[in-house]
Amino acid sequence: MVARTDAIFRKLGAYTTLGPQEAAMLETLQGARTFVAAGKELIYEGQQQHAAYILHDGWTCAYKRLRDGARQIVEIEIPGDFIGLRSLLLRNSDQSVVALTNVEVSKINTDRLWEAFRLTPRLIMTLLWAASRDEAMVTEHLVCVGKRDAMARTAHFLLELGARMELIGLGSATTYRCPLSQSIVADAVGITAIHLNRVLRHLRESDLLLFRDGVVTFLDRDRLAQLTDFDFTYMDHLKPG
Amino acid sequence: MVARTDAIFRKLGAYTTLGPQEAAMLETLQGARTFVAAGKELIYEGQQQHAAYILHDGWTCAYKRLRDGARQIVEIEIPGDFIGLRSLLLRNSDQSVVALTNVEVSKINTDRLWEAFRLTPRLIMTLLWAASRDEAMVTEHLVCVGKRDAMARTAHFLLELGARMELIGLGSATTYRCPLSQSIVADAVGITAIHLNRVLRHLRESDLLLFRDGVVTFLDRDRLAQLTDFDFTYMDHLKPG
DNA sequence: ATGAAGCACTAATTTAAGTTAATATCGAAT
DNA sequence: ATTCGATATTAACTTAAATTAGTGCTTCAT
Repeated sequence: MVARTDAIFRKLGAYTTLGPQEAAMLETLQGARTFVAAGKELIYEGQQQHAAYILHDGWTCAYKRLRDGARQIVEIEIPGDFIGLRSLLLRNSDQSVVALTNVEVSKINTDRLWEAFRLTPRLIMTLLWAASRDEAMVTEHLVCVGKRDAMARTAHFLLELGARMELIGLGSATTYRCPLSQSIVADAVGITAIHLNRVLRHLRESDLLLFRDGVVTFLDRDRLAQLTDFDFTYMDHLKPG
Repeated sequence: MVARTDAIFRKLGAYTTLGPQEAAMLETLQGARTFVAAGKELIYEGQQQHAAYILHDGWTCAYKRLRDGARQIVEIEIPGDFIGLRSLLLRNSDQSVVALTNVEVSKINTDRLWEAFRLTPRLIMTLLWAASRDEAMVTEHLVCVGKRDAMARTAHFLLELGARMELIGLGSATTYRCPLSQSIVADAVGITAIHLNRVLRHLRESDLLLFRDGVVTFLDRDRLAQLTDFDFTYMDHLKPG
């Protein structure tokens, strides 16, 4: 039995309270916890078998690669997040997932998922809600990349990550540990690593935020939010209906 | 009883065959068909009630607006598509949907949805699959906007729309009717309308495609696909698992 | 200890896209 | 008829970001 302080419970519990039956089902849905080294692929684009995981510790990212080698990072997963939930429904996975740090995951047992569909529909609804919420973040990400300049995108990206880290108890309003390299962040916000570096310098020199030694520190979160149109209640809007 | 040539059946039927029971349930899930005039909002961001529709005729788009008035179009819906399926699960809708032409829609009856959950789980799985497929397109859209230049984005966008139109029997390999204004396309691919106009001219002068008088014509689809990394089998990858 | 590799950082230059400004066309409304 | 608004179009100019070309700093393996 896993403690209810586990990130997945923190994440789901922020919106709905799972009954003991549902919590138990969530446990049985998972295989044994395994460790995966940084750099290893958990899911690759075009993969035939359906694999989905719950991320317990460490960070991963989902990305797509273009023929010319360029890579767009679609989302970053932090503890408590699901990995590859969507690929359960599609024939092939449409994106790759790689471990950005050493991670601890548990595989979702697909067979029992259909059983859960019958026995604990409320749990399934909660999972669907979590998937919807993640998709809403991808949409927000698209808006960012499509309509904001490099600085706003970067700040928005780091603010959102901070809000998510805070939600699972791994960050405060002013700081959180962020193991991403500048080139990962650049591929996520859709600019070059070199330009990201300039942007970070600009943010630093404007006393807005610091990103150094794997730590993000917000110096003026209000001004940042203003600057980037970030809505701190936006996570709340995504509560279950 | 609606003919099986309806776009929604064409869309779902391209991947799975609905049994008579499931088809009947799909019918009862829908309210009466209604007409909505071009320019009317079907769903607005922050809306409290959950509304979802099936689009039978005409085009709509889902978009988000920034404080500065800029608008990012997240996806275009054509006949046979669902509208606002995700907002059924979240407390507030996270995006707006507007009719781009006069449209015909039917509202999805939420109450019966839970009934359908029990009685025709396979239909629900099909709907979830359709939702996943749409989300995969949003992801593809994000990659496009994040990592491709204006010409590749534009061509990719028009190729994808063409493939979707062909799928529901409203287009051929070389041409389809497209009622979008240049400024709508620009907001979708994340460039200014003026720059889109330049890009379209360039595509025209390169004998790649024409977009005139509400009609898109591909002059050299192979070269376009090559140029934009478009994968014609990509829709197939999204079949149900 | 010593390269090699990866990451962070900077400056100079080029290019793609945005901005401003203006004209043309068409249909709808008065 | 003609004024208005939306859409499409083009050119001139500006700006943001990419590209190219480096430097310095760790860490890690030999």
